[in-house]
Amino acid sequence: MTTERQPLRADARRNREAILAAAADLLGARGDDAQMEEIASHAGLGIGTVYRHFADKRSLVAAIVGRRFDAATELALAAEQLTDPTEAFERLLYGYLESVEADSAFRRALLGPQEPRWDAIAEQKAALGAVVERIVARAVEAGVLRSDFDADDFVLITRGAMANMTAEGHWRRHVQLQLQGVRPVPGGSTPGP
Amino acid sequence: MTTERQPLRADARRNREAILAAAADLLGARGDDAQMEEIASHAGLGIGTVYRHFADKRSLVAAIVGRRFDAATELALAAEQLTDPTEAFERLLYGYLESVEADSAFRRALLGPQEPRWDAIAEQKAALGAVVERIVARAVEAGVLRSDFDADDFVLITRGAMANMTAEGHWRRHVQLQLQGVRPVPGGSTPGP
DNA sequence: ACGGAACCGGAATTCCGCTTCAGCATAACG
DNA sequence: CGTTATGCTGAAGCGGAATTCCGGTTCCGT
Repeated sequence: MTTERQPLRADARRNREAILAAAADLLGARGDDAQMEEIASHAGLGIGTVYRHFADKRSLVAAIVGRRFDAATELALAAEQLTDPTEAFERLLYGYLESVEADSAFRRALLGPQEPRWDAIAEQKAALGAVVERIVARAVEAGVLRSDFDADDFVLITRGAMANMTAEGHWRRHVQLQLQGVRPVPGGSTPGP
Repeated sequence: MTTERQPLRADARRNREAILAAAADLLGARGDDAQMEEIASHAGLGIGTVYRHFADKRSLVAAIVGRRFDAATELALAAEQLTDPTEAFERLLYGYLESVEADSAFRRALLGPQEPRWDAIAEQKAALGAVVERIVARAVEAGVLRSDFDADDFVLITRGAMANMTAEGHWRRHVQLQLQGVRPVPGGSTPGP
């Protein structure tokens, strides 16, 4: 029940896109300080139109997050096609983080003070989660990730990286270090406590 | 120029403490949603009194951050006394993160949307930075941290951990993985690109 | 136990951003 | 073209939180 269904009028669809773009832009740059009216005019529309498409500000933010999730899912699906499990995993990890780096509205929404309206984008989130799980599992089985690594760890790494997206490419260092700790332990199968 | 100087009246000092405590409490629990009036009454005082002590909300938040920096500096200084460089580093890292875990107002301020009023607490920050640098340097020299590790990496790790302070002790996993990647490379001195 | 400087209280003021809604415009379809 | 369901507008309404202000109160030194 993600709403929609029943084709929007052509102009309406176009406007919806414009709003999303403007919102991602402004919310990304100034966070919640960006106000609805600004977003509207930045999209060349009236406030009323924004509210015709999104019930309130939070829903607008949720839509942006959903967007990125969809894109990420597509990326993940593509990565899954790669034959080498290591490449699949790294393509997913870096591809995701690179796209996230360019979308500060998304980052703000995830790291920010108030949680997004998860209920509005539960599906998208779940879809992404499923693919990530598969890719991670394959990498573990192939022995390129320590045996106790799971999808939650993927989230752990990406959240950490997102928190370190301050200066240009700062996060890569973070991920590098993290990946080191994620390799299978040379000795046996059960890593230390 | 951190202001103050010239002893406050006994009751004023007491009230200042109460405000800080209440603020750390409420801002930690509900973030910026906590309002000044709430903080005041939670401290058993009037709003006017809060404003007598802190110019505005941001200054109040800055004071809380400064607090934690001071405490961390003290902790770091104590850790520095340890003879074993490894122990010193780990005491600092875990001690800091544990205290931060208990202070969500601090976390929110650092990770949150709007930067704190750094100018108001530049000194405290610098003081902490200096000690951290020394401890890190000693650990590197002792060969327990990879040669290119520096204080910025310490920040990298702690930021990442803070971003992962969602469920109880979640962050420990993050730090564990991170520490793995921070060990000196077995082979030589210059880690890969 | 007095005087006044330092403090405190909290209603009133101000400011500001989200949201609504009645009236006008336009795409879609015959 | 005419009709009509869809969309669009933006000024006005609201609510709510930060900050101000000043009469009343409390410490402290003498």
